[in-house]
Parts: sequence; C-alpha cells; structure tokens
Amino acid sequence: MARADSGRMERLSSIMRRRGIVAPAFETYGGVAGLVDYGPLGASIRRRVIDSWIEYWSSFGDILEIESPTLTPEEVLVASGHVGEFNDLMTTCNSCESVFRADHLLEGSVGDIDGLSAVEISSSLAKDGITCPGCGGVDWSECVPMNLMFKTSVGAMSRGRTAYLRPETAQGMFMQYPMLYRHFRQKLPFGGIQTGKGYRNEISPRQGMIRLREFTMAELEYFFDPEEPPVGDDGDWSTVVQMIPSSTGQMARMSVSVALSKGLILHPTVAWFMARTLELVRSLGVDPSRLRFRQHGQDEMAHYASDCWDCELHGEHGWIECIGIANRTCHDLEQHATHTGKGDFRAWRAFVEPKKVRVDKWFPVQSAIGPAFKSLASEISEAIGELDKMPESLPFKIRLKDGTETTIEEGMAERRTEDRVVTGEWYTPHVVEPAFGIDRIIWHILDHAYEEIEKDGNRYSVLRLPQSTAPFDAVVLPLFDKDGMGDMAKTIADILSKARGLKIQYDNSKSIGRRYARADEAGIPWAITVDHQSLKDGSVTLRRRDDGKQVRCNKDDLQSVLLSQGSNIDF
RNA sequence: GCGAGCGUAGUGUAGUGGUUAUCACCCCACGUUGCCAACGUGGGAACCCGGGUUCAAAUCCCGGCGCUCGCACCA
Repeated sequence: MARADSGRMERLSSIMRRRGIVAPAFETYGGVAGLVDYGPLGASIRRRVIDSWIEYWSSFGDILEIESPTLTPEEVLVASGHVGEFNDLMTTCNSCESVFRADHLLEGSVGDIDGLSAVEISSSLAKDGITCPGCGGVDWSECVPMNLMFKTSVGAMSRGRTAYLRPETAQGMFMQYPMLYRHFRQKLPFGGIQTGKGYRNEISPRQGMIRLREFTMAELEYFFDPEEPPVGDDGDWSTVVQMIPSSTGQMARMSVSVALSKGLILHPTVAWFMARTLELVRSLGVDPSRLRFRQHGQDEMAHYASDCWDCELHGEHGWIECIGIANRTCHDLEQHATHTGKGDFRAWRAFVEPKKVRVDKWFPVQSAIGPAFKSLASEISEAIGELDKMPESLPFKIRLKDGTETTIEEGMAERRTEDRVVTGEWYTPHVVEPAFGIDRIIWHILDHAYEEIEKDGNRYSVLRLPQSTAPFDAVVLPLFDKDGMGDMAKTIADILSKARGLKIQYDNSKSIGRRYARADEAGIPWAITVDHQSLKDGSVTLRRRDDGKQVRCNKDDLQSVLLSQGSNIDF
C-alpha cells in the first residue's frame, strides 16, 4: 500500500502515546505483544464508541443487549466448530524451514483430514511423499497443534473442566437464543447484541492495535425466518462507496441499494445490515471515501458462513478488515441443537392458513410384531409407517433395507384414516451477524480524524473527532488564572460535568493559544473561555475546534448548546 | 515460528569503551504577557531486562523481552 507520507503514522502513534490514548500494555515489564492499554483519553473514546454502538442498535426496538461470560466450556466451542478450526496442525519443512498448515498440505491425498491425530497426519505426510510447496523437499518436522484459543480449566486442580477464553462473543448469544426467543414473545425477527473482550492467541501479532490477542468486539446476531428475510428502509442505502464483489474481484463504486439490486449482495438482510453499518460507522467518524465492502470468496469464508462481506477501512496500515457482515445461516443453532439434543434452538412458523392434512396410514401393532419378528421388529414397524404405496388390505409385503421382503400378516397392522389440522412448523432460524472489531475501528476513527495543517509555518495537529466519540465534549479555560476568572471557569466546568452525558476538562496552565492547541490535538470539539467580560455579564466565548470560530454565549446556555452538539447556536 | 534491522526522559533524538548522558518539544513553579503552540528564571524527567568481557559498558559479546520490516500464519 503506497504511503503518501511515511512520517504521518509515526507522528500519529507518537501523539497517541503522548496524550494517553493507547500504548503497549505492561511496558515496564517489557511489554507483551498484542496487548494494549487505553489511557485516560483513549478509554474515554473507547467508552463512547461502544456506547454509540449500543445506542444505535438499541434504537430499533427489536434488538437488545445481553451479556455472557468470556470463559466458555469446551463443549460449546466443539459444537460451534472452533475447537476443530482453531487447532491447526503446523509443520515445518526441514530443508527450507517454511511453515505450513499440515491439513492444507494433505488436501486431495487424504479423505477425512479432520478426524486424524497429529501423529497420523505426521505419518501421512511422510508416507504419501508430500512435497514442500516452497523447495520441493520431502522432509517434514513433527506436526505441532497451533491453538489459537487460550485454554484454561474451570474448577479445582485436575478435576477442572476444560474451557477457553471466548474467541468471539457470538456463542454467548447463541446460548441465549432461547431466552431471547421467549423475551420477544416467540416472534422473529429479533437480535441480540453484545460487546466485550475476545481472545485469540495470535502467532505473531503485528501492527499495533490491528492484531491484538485480547480485543474488544461488538457483535450483533439477528435471527430471522429464512423464508421471510427481513429488510428495512433505515440505514444508509444511498451513499456511494467502494465495493469489491467476489464474482469479479474488481472494485466498483456503488451504493448498497444498487449492489443489492444488481444481485452482487446475495442476501437482502445482509444488504440491510451493510446499510445500517455504513450509517453507524459514519456517525462514529469514519470517512466513507476510505471505506470499502469486500465480499469473501468461497475459499476464504469462515467455517460457519454462507455469504460474507467485510467492511474494510483504509488507514496508515492500508486496507484493514474492521467489520464482518456474515450470513451464518442456521449453522450455529443447528450445531447446538444436535450437540445438546435439545429443541430449544428453533422457532415456530405458523401457517397463514392452517393446513388440513388427511392421514391415511398403516400403523404397526406392536404387540403382534414384537413376538413375531424379535430383533427385526423395530425396523419393520418403521417400514410399515413409511410405506409409499398404500396396500388396500392385509396381508401385504414390505421391503426391508437389505432388500428382503417380509409378509405382514393379518393383525400385525391396522389402517387409520383421520383429518388433522396443522397450524405451523418448527424451523431453525437463520442469523445475519455484523461483527465489529472495536479496536480496529477506533484506530481508523483516529486516523481519519487526524489532520496536520500548517499554521505560521509550523505543523499543527487537529483530531477532528465527532463530538460523540471525542474524549471530552469541551474544555473550560480561564483566559488568565486571576481576577476570579479561574474560579468562575472552575465553577462552570464543575456544573457542566454534572450534566448527564457530558465530559468536561478544565485547563488553566500556559497561554490561551497553547491550551487551544492542546485541546485541538486531543480532539476536544469545544473550548469555553472565561474572560474579563465574563466577570461582568456572565457571558463566555465558545470556540469551535474545526474552524477556530468563536461566539459569545451566556454561561447558562452552555449545557444545552453542548448537548445539542452546537446545533442550536449560530456561528 | 524463521531471517534482517532496531531498543537512550512523556515524545522525538545526539552520543561507537572513560561525558555531570546532548538537544528540542514536554511537564511543574514563579514572574511577565493578556484570545490561538509568546518570553524570562528555576526545576523535573531516560540508557529495555539479565549475564559476560574490561580497571571502566548506553557503547563490545551472549541470552531474554519488545518494536519494525520480509517470509509464514491470520475465526
């Protein structure tokens, strides 16, 4: 990825450390790759991004927040496929030292790779003479499982039950599907949202906040009836953004609405959530011209997905996947249904018109079949119930699985004819999942907001964050900390800080210009200055970060001005 | 996990065997100025960790940890 200005990333990272936004964690102990600290400003930004995210989805009424543990018992992740998928066996070519996934090497030469142990795969590599794609050698090291989940044990000592730190929040929501289903009065569609930490033991985390071992995810599972895929008209359907459909692999510019009508987006509900996602991330401060949707090809699809669009954001690290919008179909719920053997993971679909069904079947008479056929009895009973052609009368012959025919004598079966009313049926709901990588999004919000302008021949840094994701709403400044200006400013800051939803900073050190500059660099959208006139008439100046313009306003109006994000005042 | 480079105040850096560890921004105090990174004086703050070589190590060697880049990996 071409970088117009390679120094920009260094300066941006430098500001983020200096101003207490993000920094490597545990640095005094040498640091741990893939773990970061959010400092005072960063934690505030993160809090607001998460809150905005929760508020956005909660505003629709059919989506509610839930919360589930990060510790997840092994069985859940076996069912979801993560235990299998995340335990990749790695092998090294002893001649050229390249590392490969062993199962990928064996593809095509071994039938059922998933069922093989590490030892079996190691011997297969040697036995089948698999050559190294790099150097052509046939000298493989022992296969080593590469576990991308953090394993632990719940319970005392060796009696503990194996568990993992969750690799995604989604499974917790699938676990709560029955509770959500009841809450929503058994009517689909509905959704569950959750934010929280996820954990992946990456082999080599790089790129600062981009690949973390512990990271904040925000996921939405939207459950619906696949026969009636829901679409709403809210969201941003019209803004033209970059799209890379997998069919062409070529970048094109179009709106979500056009991409759906052209059939590039395969599923209308996926399109709907792409439109909503676009609206949401724009409000967080993402520049839509540096956003693109890229459709996954069949080969890179996750094990659970049937159609998936990544929302990638462009920043100093190039194009980075920040959000995945996947149609997970019925995969997860079905997996949990089969692994638990429970009927909790389904929904009832009522027919518009109840169907009248005439049942005309032969029913086995168990008391006669049992003694007559002994161990074959159950198979025969089943065969009687599933007869294609209805014999008119006894005796008749039925064909068993092994091809032999057996005669059903008088008294072994009876014919019943009845009319039944069927009002609906059970089905497994499908799920569309928008999954947001919050840390990656925060990085890009900062990147998109960061601007270097020239002022009096010097570089001047401004973080143009929207107020909703700025670390503070306003900074209150005494023009000079004397003659009572400092006290008045402090009082104003204290009062505003009490208002719900407002975060206010107070700064009285150094010249006024320097304090404006500090606030600009920290992304604070408003600066309130108490000057000599304030002492006389209670008015203050309100300075807008993005253009430096100032207006006078009464100190008592500040709260409503800030809460309206400046929309009720003229500049 | 492999290879290469790198690791000095909060940030960016100078320093290639002996320095009181350089400079700037920064932060604090006082004074001054009186609305967009002013100025003066004073102060604060660093050699990634461990071992070795040496009379002496930020500097040389070894190991660890971390960072950057390339290869590989990436639900």
